[in-house]
Amino acid sequence: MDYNKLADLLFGQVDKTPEYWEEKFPERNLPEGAQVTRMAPSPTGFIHLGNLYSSLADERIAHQSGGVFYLRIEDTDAKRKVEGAVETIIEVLKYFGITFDEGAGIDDLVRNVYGPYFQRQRVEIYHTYVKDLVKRGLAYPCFCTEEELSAIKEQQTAEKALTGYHTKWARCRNLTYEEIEANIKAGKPYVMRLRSTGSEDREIIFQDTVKGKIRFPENIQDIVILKSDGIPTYHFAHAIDDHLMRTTTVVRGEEWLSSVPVHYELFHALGFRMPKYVHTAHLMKMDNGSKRKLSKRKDPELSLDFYRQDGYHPAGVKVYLMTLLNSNFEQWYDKHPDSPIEDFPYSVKKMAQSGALFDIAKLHDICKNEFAKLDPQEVFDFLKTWCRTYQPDMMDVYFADDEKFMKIINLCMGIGGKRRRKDFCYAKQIFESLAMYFDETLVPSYEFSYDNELVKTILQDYLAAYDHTANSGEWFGALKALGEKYGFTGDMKAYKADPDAYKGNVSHVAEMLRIAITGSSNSPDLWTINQILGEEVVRRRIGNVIEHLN
RNA sequence: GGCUCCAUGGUCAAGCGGUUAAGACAUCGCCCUUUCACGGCGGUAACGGGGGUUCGAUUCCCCCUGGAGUCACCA
Repeated sequence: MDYNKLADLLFGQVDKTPEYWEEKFPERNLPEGAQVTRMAPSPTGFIHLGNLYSSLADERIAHQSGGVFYLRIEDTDAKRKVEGAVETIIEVLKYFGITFDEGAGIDDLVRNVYGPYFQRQRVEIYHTYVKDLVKRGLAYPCFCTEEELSAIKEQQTAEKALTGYHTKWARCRNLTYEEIEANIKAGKPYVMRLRSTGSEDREIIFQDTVKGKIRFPENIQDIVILKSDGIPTYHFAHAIDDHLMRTTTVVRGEEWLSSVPVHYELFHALGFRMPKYVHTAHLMKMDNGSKRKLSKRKDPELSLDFYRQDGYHPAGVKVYLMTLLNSNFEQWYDKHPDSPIEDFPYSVKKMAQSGALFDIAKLHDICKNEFAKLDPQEVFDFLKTWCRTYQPDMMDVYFADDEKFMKIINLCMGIGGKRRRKDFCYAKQIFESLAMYFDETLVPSYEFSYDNELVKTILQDYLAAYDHTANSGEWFGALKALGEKYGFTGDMKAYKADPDAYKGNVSHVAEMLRIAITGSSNSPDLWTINQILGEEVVRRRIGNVIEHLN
C-alpha cells in the first residue's frame, strides 16, 4: 500500500510537518538540572486531594530546581468540560499556595510560548504527527463499530485470548487503500489507531523514579490515537504535548503505571525521548475493613472544597500532604517549625512506595499545631474571611465587636499565658467552640452535679457579692471563701487526703459557675471569660439559671 | 482472569546484612492543674508465611499469601 497516498487521503488538509513544530517549540533554555513539570487536569473543575498531592510534588520539583511548572488543560473529553473550571483550578491551588509559571489561565505572554495549553486547540499539531505516522505505516484508520468491537471482545473472552484490538483481531489493520477510500466516501466514521510493532514475547525495561526498574511485556494493542471526532486520546496527547512543551518530569498517579508500555511505544514511534516519570502512590481510605483508593464519588473528604467549607487552614492540609509525600519531611519540620515548606529539601527518592491511608486524626493534630503558630491577627483574619463566605448570617453575631472577638481568640489560644493552647483545628469546629461567648449561640445548661437548691443558693450568694472589677487572684480568693461557707474546701491537698470530710472542693464551686455562665463544665479560664462577656452578661446568665432552678 | 505495583505497631513511617527495631498520630496510665486544653513522664503495640544466600537476615533472591491498580473512541 502507498502510505503517502493514504496520508493524503486522510489528512490532505495538513500542510505542516513534525519539523515545523519541533522548530516552533525548541528545547527550553534552562539552567542545568532544571525540571519542567506540569499539572494536566481535565476541566471538570473538581480538584481533589490527590491532585493537590501531586501538584505539590510537581511544584516542588520544578521550583526547587529552578525550572517551570505549568498548567495544561486536558479537554479532549467533551463530557468532562465544566464552565469556569480553569479559573476554579487556579484559584483553589492558589489557596493552598501553589502557583503556575505558565499555561492555561496564566496571563503571561512572554512565558506562554509553548501553547496553546488547551488540547482542543492543538488538533493541527496532533494531526501533523498522525499524518506522519500514517506515512510511515504506523497508523491506520479503523472503521469498526462499537458492536463489532464488543463482539471481538466476547470471542476473545470465550477463547481466553488477550482482549483488545491487536494482532489478528485487528481487522482494519489490513484494509486496502480502495476499501478505506470506499468507507470514507460512504461516510463511515472512523478512529485512527497505532499499528503496534510490539510483541508479547519481548519486554521493555522502564525506570520509574519512585518505583525503580519495572519490566513489562511490550505493548501489542493497536490503541486509538485519534477519536472519531479527530480529537486525540490521552495517550497520544500526552506524548505529543509533553514532548513539545518540553516537560522533563511527569508526576502522575500510579494508575498510569499500566499504560507505560503504550506510552513507551508511542514515544519511540514518534521519535521522542521519554520524560522522567514519578508515579505516585494513591491516597487510600479504609472502607469496611479494607483499603481502597480514595474515590471522588464516594468520599467527600477527597474534595478540596470539603476542606475549605469546613475551614481547614491551607497550611495544615499542605503540611499533612507533605508528610505523606516525603517520608523525612515530618522530622525536618519538627526541627524547623518556623521555616517555610519551601526550605525543605524535597527529594523524589523519599516518596512513598505504597498508598497511605488518609488519616483525619493526624490531619487534625497538624492543623492544631499550625493554628498555634499563627499570630492572633492572622487567626482573626482567617476566621472572618471564612465566616463571611460560609456562615454569612453569623457575621453580625461574631464580628459585631471585633475587639471582643480578638479577646476570645487570645484566650482560646492561650496568648499571654505560659503556653499556647491547641484548641483550634478548623473554622467550623472553632466557631462551634465559641458558642458560649455569644448570647445568640449560647446553649444553656441546667445540669449540675449537686442538688439544685444548693446550687441556687450558692449562685445567689455569688451574685450578691460579685465584684466584676476584682482581678483574677482576688476573684478566685472570693470563690474559695464562698465555697468554704458551704463546705467546699479551697485546700486541694486536704481534699485529696480525705474527700469525705468535705462536701467538695473549690473546683466544684467553679464548675457550678462555669455551667451557669458558659453552659458547659469545660472552658478556658473563667475569670477571663467573665471579663470578655462583661458584668451585665455574667449577671444576667447566672440570674437566668437561678430562675430556671426555681 | 492476564499484566503490574506494594508489604515494619491501629495509622504515617525510620531502617538500606549485625540496632535494646527510631520518631509522629492514635490509645492507655501518671504528674501538673479550680474544669477543659496545653505541657511533662511513662506504658501497650510491628518486621505476613515458607524456603534459600550468608557466620548472621526486617534488610538480598525465590515461592506463597494478602492488599492495591489496570485491562475504553475517560482521563
